[in-house]
Amino acid sequence: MAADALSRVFSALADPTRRDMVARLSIADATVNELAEPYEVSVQAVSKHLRVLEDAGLVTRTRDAQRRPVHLEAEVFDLMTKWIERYQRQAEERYRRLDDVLRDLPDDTEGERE
Amino acid sequence: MAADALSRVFSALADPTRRDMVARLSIADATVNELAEPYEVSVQAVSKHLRVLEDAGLVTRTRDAQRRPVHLEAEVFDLMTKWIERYQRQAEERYRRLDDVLRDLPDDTEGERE
DNA sequence: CCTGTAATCAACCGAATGGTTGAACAAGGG
DNA sequence: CCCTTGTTCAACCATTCGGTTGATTACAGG
Repeated sequence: MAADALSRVFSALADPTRRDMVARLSIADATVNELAEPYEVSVQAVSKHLRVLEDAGLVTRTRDAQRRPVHLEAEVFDLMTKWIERYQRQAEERYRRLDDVLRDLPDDTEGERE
Repeated sequence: MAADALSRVFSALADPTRRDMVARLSIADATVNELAEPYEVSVQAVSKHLRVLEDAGLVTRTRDAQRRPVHLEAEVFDLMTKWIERYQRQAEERYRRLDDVLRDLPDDTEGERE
């Protein structure tokens, strides 16, 4: 698990169950048992999922008696959106430039490639 | 690989090599060999990575003689950003509401926990 | 103090992942 | 027509992943 931060976040969200947990945690904090309740898997499995989310920095766990309420840390999303938007923008810009190039092409180069 | 589309995209981008390929493809299309050149892994490994990106809908491959130029399909990013932004927004809003609640609390209920 | 409850740890299992090497296939170019 | 180039397929291997069950730890409360 020595992966970089970005890999950990993407990887953590690559699982539907974990995404669903994130979705629910965006509404309210919850304990492990509360989180586990709707799923068919064991509470241990949910605990493991939470560990993955925690390692990715997406959630934090505090202590309240026996309970360990899980809290969503939404700032980590920024890491992803920054990365995505960068290449999204770059690809769009490139596409725009390609349009310009095609528009400025002399007529005899019709269907050269694609 | 019967995972849902969102899982496939997140999973595909959870690998640093694949993210780097996406980054490079945002500049220009490239062939498999061109893509493989900077990495220490075999060209077969890169081909496998491309398959993952293709299954996620992040790239398409056309044919140009023996070459198979790879092209980035940036629209798929939207799928992710939509998902992220939704819960990012929800978490922020929840945080804002929490602030309101705390501000309006009577003084004697200090650390009750929700 | 002892019991019940919440959660994690530990060991294990099967499937998926990322890598390898070697063979096969596809398409041009001499 | 054959050979070279570009790419993929196939089989294999080690590691990781998501899940299980059973044991263990950490508190709270009667």
